Amino acid sequence: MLGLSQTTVSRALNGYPEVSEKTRARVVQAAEAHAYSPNTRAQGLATGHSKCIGHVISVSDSAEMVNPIFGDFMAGAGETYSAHGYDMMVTRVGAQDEADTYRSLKARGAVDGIVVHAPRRNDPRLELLDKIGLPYVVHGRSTGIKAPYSWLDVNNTRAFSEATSYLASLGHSRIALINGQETMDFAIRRRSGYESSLRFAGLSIDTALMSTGEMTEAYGYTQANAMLDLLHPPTAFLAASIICAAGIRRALDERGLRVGQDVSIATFDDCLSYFGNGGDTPVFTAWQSSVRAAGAALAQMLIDRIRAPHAPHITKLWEAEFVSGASTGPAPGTSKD
Amino acid sequence: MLGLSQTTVSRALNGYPEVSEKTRARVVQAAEAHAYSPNTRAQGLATGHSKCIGHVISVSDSAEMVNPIFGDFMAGAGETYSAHGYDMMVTRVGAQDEADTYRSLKARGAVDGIVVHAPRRNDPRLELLDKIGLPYVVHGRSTGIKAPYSWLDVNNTRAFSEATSYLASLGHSRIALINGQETMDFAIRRRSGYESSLRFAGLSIDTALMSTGEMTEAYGYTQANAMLDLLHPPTAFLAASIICAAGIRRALDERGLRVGQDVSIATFDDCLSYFGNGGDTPVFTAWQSSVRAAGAALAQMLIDRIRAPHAPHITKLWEAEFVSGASTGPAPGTSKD
DNA sequence: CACATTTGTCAAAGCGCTTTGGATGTCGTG
DNA sequence: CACGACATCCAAAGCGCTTTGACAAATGTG
Repeated sequence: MLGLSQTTVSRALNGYPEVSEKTRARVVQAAEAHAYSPNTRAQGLATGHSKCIGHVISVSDSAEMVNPIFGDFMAGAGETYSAHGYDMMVTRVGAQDEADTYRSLKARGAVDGIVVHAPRRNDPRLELLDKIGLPYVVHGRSTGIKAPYSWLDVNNTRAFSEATSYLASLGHSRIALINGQETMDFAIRRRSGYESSLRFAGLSIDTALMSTGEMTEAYGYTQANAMLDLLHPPTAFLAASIICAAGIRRALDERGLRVGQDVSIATFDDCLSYFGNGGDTPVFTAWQSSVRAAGAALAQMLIDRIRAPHAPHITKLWEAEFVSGASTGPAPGTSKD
Repeated sequence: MLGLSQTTVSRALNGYPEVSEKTRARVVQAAEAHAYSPNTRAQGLATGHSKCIGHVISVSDSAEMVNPIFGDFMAGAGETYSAHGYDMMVTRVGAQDEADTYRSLKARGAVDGIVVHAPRRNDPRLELLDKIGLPYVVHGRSTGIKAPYSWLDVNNTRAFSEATSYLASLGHSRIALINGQETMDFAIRRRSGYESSLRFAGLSIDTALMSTGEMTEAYGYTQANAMLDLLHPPTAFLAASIICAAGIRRALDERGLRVGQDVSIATFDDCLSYFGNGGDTPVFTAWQSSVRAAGAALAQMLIDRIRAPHAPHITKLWEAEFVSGASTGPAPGTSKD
C-alpha cells in the first residue's frame, strides 16, 4: 500500500469526487504499476451488479444446429460491452431446461441482463424474465406478447414482401420460399410478407413452393432440388439466408441451370463476415441488414436498460437494404422490352 | 430459513458428509422450492474460484473477420462446461491489447482458466499466461514454444500432405493451395504438408498457385478466378475450409467448368453445423475433423488442468478423416485405365 | 481570532457465501 | 455410570471490495 486507506483507493479508482486529484493520480499510477484490477467478484458482491451480460444460445436438440449468425452478433455486441466495461457470458442450453437456465442466471446473480435470441411466437421467455426481474432486450420480436418490451428487429415482413414483388415484377410467377424454421417469429413474418405480395401480384400461393427448416447450405440444396423436380418448378427462389442461397445455387449449377437467367435467386443477407455478398456486382440480389450492427445496437440498448430499468421500452425496426446482384433476372420466356 | 444455520445449509448443498441425509433432503427440497441458487460471486469470493472459463476472440482489426468456426466450437465447449457447472465468458479483443485482456482477466479473478484460440507461431500469449499463472489449453499448436503446454490439434500437416498426394495420384500436376492466413500456425503446417507432398510427387512448387488469406467465401472465389486466369491454370484446388471451397466452386461454376471433372476441389472440413458436407456422396472430397468435438475435448482438458494445475501437460493430435466426395476426379487428359 | 464550512481521509459495516474450530447431543463400552 | 468417540450442528471469521458515517485538517467568514 501507499499509506492510504482502502476507502480512498476505492474512491480514487472509481472516480468519486471526495478525493484530491493528487492522491487520485498517485493511486492510479500505483495500480497500473502493479497491474491491479479490482476483483470482479468482490466488486460485484459489494455493489450488487455483476457487470456481465448473458447470452443464452439454445442448441436445438434435434439438429444440434448452431446459428451461423452467432459469431458475428457476438462480435458486434462484444464491442459495445467492452467499451462499457461489461463482460459477456454465454450459456448453451437445450430447449427443455431453458426456463431453469434463466432462473439460475438470475438467482446466482451471474448477469445483470440478457439478450433473448431467436424469439418464437408468444415466447414464454419474455414473461418469465419479467417475472423474475431480469432486464432483457430481444433480438427480433415475439408476436402475441402484449406486455411492452425492448426489441430490435429487421422489418422482415417488408423485406420479403419487397423481394417477392421484385421477383414478380421480373415476370416470375412460380416463386419459391426457402424459409427458416417457422417456429421462429421472424420466419413467420417473412412468410406473411411473401404471401401478401403473391396475393397482391395475383399469383397463387402454392405450398409445394414453400419450405421451412434450419438454414443450412444442405437444406437450401435439398429443397431446391425437390422443388425443381416438380411438374411446375419455380423459376425464382427466395431464400432466408445467404447460406441457404448458396445451397440453392449449388443445386442450380449442378443441373446446368444458369443463375439469374434460367432461375433467379433472391435472399436475405445478414452480412456475415465470412460470407460476404459484396463486390461490384453482388453475387446475390439481396435484402441485407448487418447482424453485427444489430448486436452492437442491442448491447447498447440493454446497457441503457440496466442503468434505467424503469425507462420506457425502446424498439427499433430496421429496414433491410436492397442490393441488386447477379442472381436475378427476368423470368425465362418473358420478353425484354 | 428452516431453523438451520448457514453452515449446515452450505454443507448440505455442497455434499459434505457432516450433515445427516435427512437434513440434507430438507435443505435441498427447500432450495428447489424457493428456486435458490447460491450467489456465484459470493461463492467465488469465498472459494477463490470463479467457476468460469474465458474465451478470448481476437477480431482482426484489419478485416473485422469473425472466425466461422467460433459458434460450433463454443457449442461443443459449452456442453462440457455446463456438465461441470462452469460458466463461459467471451471477451472480444483487438489484436493490440491482447496482453492486457489476459492480464485483466487474471487480476480481476474473472476466470479460472482460458482457451487460447488461433495460436500463431511463437505465440507470445502462452508465455504470458504461464507468467501470470492462468491455466490454459490451446486449440492448435504454437511452433517455437519450448515450454510444455496442453494442446489439442488436428494433424494438419498430414491432412494436407495426404490431400496433395491424393490429388497428385489422380494425375493432377498443377495443384493450387488456397490457404488460411499464414500468421496462424495451422496454416503454416498445412502449407508444409502440401509442399512436401508436391516434392515427393516430383511436382514443382509454384508460388503462383499458393495463396493465403482470411477464409471467406469471397476469398476462395477471388483466388480461384485469379489462378484460373493464369497461363497454366491449376486443375485441382486444395482449400483450407469448406467455406473457401464453396467460393472456389462458385468460380468454377461461373466459368462453366465442371467440378470433379474439369477441375477438382479437395478441402479441409471443420464439420460446421450449418455447412454440412454429408449425404451419400459428400459434395466435397474432404479431410474432416469436428471443431465442435474439439471444443468439447478442450473444455474437458482445461477443467482437468484447473483441478490439477501441476499434472503433466496433455496433448492430443487428432487425425482428420478422409471422405471421398464428388468434387475430385482424374486430371483432364489422364487416361482412365 | 473564533466559529462554521468545506475538503480529504479513514474505520468499520456489510455484500452472501465457505470454512475453521468448537459446542452439543447420542451412543457404545468397560 | 462415567468416559471417550461419533454424529450433527453452529457461531464467527474471512474472501476483497463499496459505502456509510465520523473525523481531522484546511479554508472561509464576520
